Amino acid sequence: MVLELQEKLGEAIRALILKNYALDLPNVSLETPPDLRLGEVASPIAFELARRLRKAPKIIAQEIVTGLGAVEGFSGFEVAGAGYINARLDRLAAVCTTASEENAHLAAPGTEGHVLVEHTSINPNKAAHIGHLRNAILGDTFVRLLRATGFKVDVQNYIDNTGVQVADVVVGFLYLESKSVAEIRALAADCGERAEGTGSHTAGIDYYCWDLYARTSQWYEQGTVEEKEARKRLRYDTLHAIESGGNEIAKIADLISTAVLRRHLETMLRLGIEYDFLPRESEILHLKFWEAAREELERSGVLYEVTQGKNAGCWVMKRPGSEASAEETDDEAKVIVRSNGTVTYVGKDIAYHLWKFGLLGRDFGYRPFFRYADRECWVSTEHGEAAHPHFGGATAIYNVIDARQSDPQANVIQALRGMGHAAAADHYTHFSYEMVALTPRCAIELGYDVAPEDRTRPYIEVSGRKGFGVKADDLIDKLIAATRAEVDARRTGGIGENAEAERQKIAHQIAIGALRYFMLKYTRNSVIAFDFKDALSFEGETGPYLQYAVVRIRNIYRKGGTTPEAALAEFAKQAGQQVSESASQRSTAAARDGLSQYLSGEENEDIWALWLRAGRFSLVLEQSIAASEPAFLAKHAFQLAQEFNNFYHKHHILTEEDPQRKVFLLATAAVVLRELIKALSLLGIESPEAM
RNA sequence: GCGCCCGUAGCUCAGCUGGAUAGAGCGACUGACUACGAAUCAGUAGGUCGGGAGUUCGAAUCUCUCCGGGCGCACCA
Repeated sequence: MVLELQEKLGEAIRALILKNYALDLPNVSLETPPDLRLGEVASPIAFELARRLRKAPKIIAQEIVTGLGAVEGFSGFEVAGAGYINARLDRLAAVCTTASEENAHLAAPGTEGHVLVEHTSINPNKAAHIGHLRNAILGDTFVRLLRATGFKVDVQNYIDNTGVQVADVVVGFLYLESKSVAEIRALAADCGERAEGTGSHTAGIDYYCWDLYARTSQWYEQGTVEEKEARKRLRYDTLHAIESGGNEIAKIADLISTAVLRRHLETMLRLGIEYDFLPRESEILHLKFWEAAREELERSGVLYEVTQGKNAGCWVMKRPGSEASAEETDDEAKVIVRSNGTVTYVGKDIAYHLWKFGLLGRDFGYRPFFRYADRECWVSTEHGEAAHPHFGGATAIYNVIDARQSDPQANVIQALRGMGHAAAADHYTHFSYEMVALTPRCAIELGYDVAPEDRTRPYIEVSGRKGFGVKADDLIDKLIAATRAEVDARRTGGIGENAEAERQKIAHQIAIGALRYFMLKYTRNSVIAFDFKDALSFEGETGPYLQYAVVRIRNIYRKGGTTPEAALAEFAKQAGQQVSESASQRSTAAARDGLSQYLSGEENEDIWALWLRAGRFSLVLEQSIAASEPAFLAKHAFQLAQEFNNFYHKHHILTEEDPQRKVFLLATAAVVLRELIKALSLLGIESPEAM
């Protein structure tokens, strides 16, 4: 509602400026006044024009206000302050529009293309931790936002199943623990049996590997010089065996990484996060993606051989920004192919991204891997099934990868651009975010040894290699236990036969709501210093606060013996009468009667503010996507809930004596309920029936 | 050394393309449950927006510089 009106006003002002001053402004800046008493939309455009027109802002503003005349949806314009143009909405019309806008979404500008979002991408050699949760929740939420605006989105979770991290765990199993293949197989299989959430989440192979990985990493550092050398050799021999494939070591690695991957998918499913496709590095290697990419890289001159200097014998590419600055020497260039002929990570990534945009000329094989309630998640394979969905060939991609990887990401973009794929490079977004770290207090609480110099730091980086961090399932379990205790204390969900199941379900919904909101309330480039106190809080700006507002509204209708739908229908009937009356008696002061009176006056200002906030949804959604910032929507939902709670205390709906006003108040709550549920579902937060 | 990010109330963070008296939550203190359940609400205290300079009618927001903190800059993935 607000978005459409703003666009309309901007267009009207722009046309007027073109007509009056012969100036064509690309966009007219519009903002929200600090106080509702000043109006709902404001423009400081007169200040911008003052210089070019050599005229006082106030005079320009006055000329614009006079020239604007009537604009549909607005009740008037005025000049305020030193030259602001303040616009007042036609409140009754705005309320009627908002009430009837069941699914007011954006007219999706890019529905013709298809978007690919890559997120989660956890190395399959250990349990997921809180940093991975931030990644997955940000990515999943962004996917929901894109889909809500009409984009076709594929969700990919890239699996690096051939890297050193996997090799390290294999080394751990074989040489540190001397486990047989059968034993490893048994451990992996055990994990599958718990898949339905019946068993503990904390006894799986991912947890086992968490510790093993940390121990193996330590093992490499210990022993005599000769031992260290031997262990290092073991490590790289294992890695090479895994990369080549078709041998016993590679089979073991695949067994482990696949089992851990399943655990990750289960963990993420607890948060309502699903994937469409899991491209794996093993297939990128075996299907020779790199070889295909290399040809084009060489042909376009992006990749070239170095014959002298420290990179002699390597094939390299220029780093981003180097062409603008002074001559970059080959010593500073990015190595893509090592002197021993093997390709680096960035090289494989370039090939993979050519595939993402449909520019590689090769494809994966596909087979189903993980079953969701209503669809299948596919995985890459060398020889796949004949019938499979089509992935890749996207027109725009978003890579949810933490900020530490911005350099390698920039390299890939640089390569795409160098190969002449400008459109692809332009639609390649590194959706970066800062890490989740632990506060020193939290680390000590968890029993880790914290160095004295680290104790005074604001936060400490988590590390899988050191086994230092909070595991995702541990946090989720802790949250569920805390919400369950709260639910039991409040006797939520009744005392009937289904009480137990009901309470467990509600506790789960609240726990996930708390977690997702916690990860989404911070903007992307803010480091989250994790602390259980904050994460386990259910008061103030938290998921449960938002869910509680929803439950409160639902209770109003339950107690009142009606439904939100009925309230809105009743309201529409009244509003319809209002509109037709005022249309037929335009000259009379009909607006003083009926609904309009509930929208004016000091004591009703909060109600109008609530409707206005509810009507801002599409505007916020647009900003949220444009900035790739889910936090904007999270903040919007919180503010809506906060304003509702305020309204709830001030106006008691069910005891309202004026029947027409009661209908209006019920409709107000119904619109807030609709908007809250909508926003929460985009944040991946469920709206419980009771709390 | 080079690059990116951050520095706003005691703590954790918002602040949209520069705009009208700088906002939340937590914590502290005062109050409000026989009305739609208080996982709530109202109120009070608390800020030289890291320092300085510049651009501008106007700067938390843009530029430069300095200070402080974080993260990247491998023939590791």
